[in-house]
Amino acid sequence: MRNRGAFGPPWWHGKFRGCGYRLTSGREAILELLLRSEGHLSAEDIYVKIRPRYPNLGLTTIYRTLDLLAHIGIVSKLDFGDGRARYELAEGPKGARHHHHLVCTSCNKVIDYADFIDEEVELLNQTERGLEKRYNFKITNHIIQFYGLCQRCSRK
Amino acid sequence: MRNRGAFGPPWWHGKFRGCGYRLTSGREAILELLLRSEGHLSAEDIYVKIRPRYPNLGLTTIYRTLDLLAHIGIVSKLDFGDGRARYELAEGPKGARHHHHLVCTSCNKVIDYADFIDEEVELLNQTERGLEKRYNFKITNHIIQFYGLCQRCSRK
DNA sequence: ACTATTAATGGAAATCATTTTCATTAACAT
DNA sequence: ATGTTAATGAAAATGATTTCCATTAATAGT
Repeated sequence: MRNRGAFGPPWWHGKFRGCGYRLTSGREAILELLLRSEGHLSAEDIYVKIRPRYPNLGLTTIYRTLDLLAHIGIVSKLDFGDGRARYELAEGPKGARHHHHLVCTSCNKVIDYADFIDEEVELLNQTERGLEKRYNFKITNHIIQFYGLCQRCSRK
Repeated sequence: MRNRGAFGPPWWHGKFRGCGYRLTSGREAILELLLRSEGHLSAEDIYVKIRPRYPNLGLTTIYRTLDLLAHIGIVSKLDFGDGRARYELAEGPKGARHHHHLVCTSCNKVIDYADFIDEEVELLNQTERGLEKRYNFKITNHIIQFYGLCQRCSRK
């Protein structure tokens, strides 16, 4: 599942090379796992899922790689307030489409939703422009997230 | 600075009693500090600021009290992504007025803004209603936050 | 007020995600 | 093929928060 076109190296090779990073098997393994499994994986999740095939890939490397991938914009680092970071493929050509998150504070289930997104994004952009001007801030990023109880958990 | 009216105990006594919690000097000290200093204090901040007057108030108690205050809705627990929780007085009769946060990812400065709030709140509520219906979620809470570089940090 | 009950406290130790250290390995430019 | 240097991984360190548990103090009942 190397996700390459008919020919040539996978699309991410360029991203790495372009930034002067080396392309290692560990990095490719992590990236492939992220491509294969859509979800919100913690470093540990990745560590466990990858171990069978790459028993020598250490947790440290996973943290470092995720940092790197987040840094070059291939993945997004998420915080659902449960004390561990999660990662998902950033939106983009091969990534998921734009969405936000709805988090159950009881069972930690996370729903990706894309409804309402257009208005949200519109307002967010508008607010960003307003804030940038008003406070001389260079906004790079935002969070919008809803917390509550999922259907199952609210029956208790 | 007990913030009582002309007569009677401070307004928060009822909140405590009503929930069956005891009113201790440590809890009052923390609450008074929060009332006095508007900002976003970490547990450690509070610990340090309170120590001169209450040298025996332990960090553990501060964490527990903040949890409690958050639980009964007197304070809000905030996460600006720097690895430590912050606390501020919740909006309400004696608390701050509704606002959101603009966070500098370089120097960690936080700006409270209330401009644009009305539209934001409007959209948020609307989205909440939509999501609740669509996903059978009972939404209790949301986060909206902007990250970027403050004026000083973006000159670098 | 006095006392019994039981919640609250605080210091030390534990937890747990993430980061650092450092000696070893492996990408890749030449 | 080979040297340079970034990447790796195991172990130790870090740092915020929590847990443990013996002690203290707030409140209810008298």
